[in-house]
Amino acid sequence: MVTIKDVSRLAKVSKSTVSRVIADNGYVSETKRRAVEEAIATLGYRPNTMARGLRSNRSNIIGGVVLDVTSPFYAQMVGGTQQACRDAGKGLLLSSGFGDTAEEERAIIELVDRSCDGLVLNLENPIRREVADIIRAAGIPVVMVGASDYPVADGAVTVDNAGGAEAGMAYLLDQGHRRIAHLGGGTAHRDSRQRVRGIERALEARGLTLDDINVEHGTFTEQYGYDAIKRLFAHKAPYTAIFAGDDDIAAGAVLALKELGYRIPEDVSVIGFDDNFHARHLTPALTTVRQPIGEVGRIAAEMLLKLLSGHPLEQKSVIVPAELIVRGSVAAPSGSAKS
Amino acid sequence: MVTIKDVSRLAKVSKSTVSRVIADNGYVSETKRRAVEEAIATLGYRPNTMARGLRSNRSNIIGGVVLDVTSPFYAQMVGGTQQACRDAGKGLLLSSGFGDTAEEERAIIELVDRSCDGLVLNLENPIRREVADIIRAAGIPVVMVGASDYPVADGAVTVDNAGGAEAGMAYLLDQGHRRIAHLGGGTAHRDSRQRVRGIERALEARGLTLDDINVEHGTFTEQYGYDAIKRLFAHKAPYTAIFAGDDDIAAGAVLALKELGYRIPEDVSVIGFDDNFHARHLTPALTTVRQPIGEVGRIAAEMLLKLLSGHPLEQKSVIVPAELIVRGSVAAPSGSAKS
DNA sequence: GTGAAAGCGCTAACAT
DNA sequence: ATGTTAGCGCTTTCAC
Repeated sequence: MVTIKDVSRLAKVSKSTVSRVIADNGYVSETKRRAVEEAIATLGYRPNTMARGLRSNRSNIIGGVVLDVTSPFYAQMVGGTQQACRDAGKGLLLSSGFGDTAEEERAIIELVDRSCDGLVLNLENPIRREVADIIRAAGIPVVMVGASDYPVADGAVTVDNAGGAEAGMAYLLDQGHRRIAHLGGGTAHRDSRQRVRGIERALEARGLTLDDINVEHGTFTEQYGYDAIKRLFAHKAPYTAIFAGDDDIAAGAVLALKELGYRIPEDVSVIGFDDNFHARHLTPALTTVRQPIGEVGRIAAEMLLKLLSGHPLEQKSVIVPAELIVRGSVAAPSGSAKS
Repeated sequence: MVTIKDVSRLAKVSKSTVSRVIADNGYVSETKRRAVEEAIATLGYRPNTMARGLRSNRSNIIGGVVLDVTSPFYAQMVGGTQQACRDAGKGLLLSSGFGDTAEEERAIIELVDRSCDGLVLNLENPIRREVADIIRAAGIPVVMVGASDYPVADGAVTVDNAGGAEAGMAYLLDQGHRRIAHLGGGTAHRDSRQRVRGIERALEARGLTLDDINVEHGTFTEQYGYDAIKRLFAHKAPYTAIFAGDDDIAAGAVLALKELGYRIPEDVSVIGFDDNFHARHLTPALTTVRQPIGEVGRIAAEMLLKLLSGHPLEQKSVIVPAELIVRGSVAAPSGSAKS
């Protein structure tokens, strides 16, 4: 291994001088700088990150915890985070929390222990005191993704779930739908609750209330969407439109609806949430509310990077809008839906 | 920060002893061990990875380069790798190569510089000498994914593309199809070439040759599948079955076929490759050849981990079988396909 | 502007 | 079985 010492010897300068040209700080004469640079090049010297980190207490590595890398949706987020890190010359150390408290804590602690400079956290569960203390003790900044009420967060980025859901619901309502069911992902998720709130807002803007539609909750899974439709539409078609809590639920709903012999969107309209990878590939292509999750990942990383560079955040909390993506799964109710 | 010194002081032992109980090597009396453990607990001591790494030249971090984290397919692979790393108590430092030589090299060098203990590489381009030398100089093991002919590789895991394609083609042939087009992803990809070889084998097993079908190449994109079908099926239906080079091409083909008024699988059968995330969601659900890519990522990491623990690999190269997944997009040719 | 020197927290060889 | 000691490669005062 070629060290700073070898370089200094070859360049006939002291280690300090070499260090100065590497870090590009302090005064170095043009002559010596050139000599050092030359020595570095001929020796193929590359600084040892460990030694550097030990000394400077900086690893140039960002730690990221995500719900599950394996899911296309979160992969998108990781992609955004990774890009921002790469652009800033930082590495991204990745861990999955799998929506499980113990796993999430394990992941966080692992990242802290590997001396990450900061954390981007996409968690499902609240952080327990002890873990928060560990993060705090490490003195590293944390940016939360998707939830802002954590004690250790220095920044947060969330998607405007309510606004997106409101837009989706408004679209349904404006197409003339009144018999609508919302198949939510479960009230345990703040996202779910916010979406319901958005739905409520759209309703209220038209003089209606949540009681005028059917809101039920299951899980964010295709299976739930499928089962719910089979149950709801068993004997008749009580609804002209389904607002699914996410695209997975929508996919299940679409499948069940088709099996039951309903045409989409002629008989029943379906709208999803997320604009997940498969939304475009459903038949008909799914009208849905897009969560710009890659953006979210990128923004979170950029906030962290900013914090890391010593600048305070102008906005501690940024909310990214969710956009309605109109494709082919929604139409005006026929008025002659099967019943 | 609480260091090993604080622990040693509290436990009234030397630093070495503390180090020994942490690493769990060397002889430590039960009494002192207990004292040390207690001190560690009360102090909330956690070893500094940097210092440890500097000294031991081990970071306990695996570096991974993948084509693109953002893609659901590779996300799956990352998931497998991550899981294996987690189970072994290693971190996973991730970078994307985007199929670009410069990016791939940047990624590799970054990982080497961050003193990863080993590398799992899923590359699109050959490694240049200089980069290979950097890896070699670092003296860390490398496991390749998807290609085995790299100079630095200590292990490789690949999918049996030929076998999978052979199974897919055999299935088509056995259903009675003879007018078949293969829409490949481009001969620049070894995977593509291997798949064509598998197709050839299936053909030959039935007394046919590649000349008896139409093999053409584009890119692994939905657009290519779409365009190819629009071109091929413009005036008549020259084929009863399409073997797409991957599921993206298949998705495009399905879309174009539908637009042209062909029913799938009644008029035209379509088979894909990968079993990507959207395959199940197409209508009809896509019959395809599954690449167990999560498995591949896991196996690659396990090979690396084994190497890292000092054990030689029993098999330097492992080939993972690809399995035909029969869903709804293939049927026997009607004999009355539109023409 | 440059160099000498101290030390980051830890491990491992050596001595006891 | 335990402690002492010498660094790992780097950054950063502090002199000059």
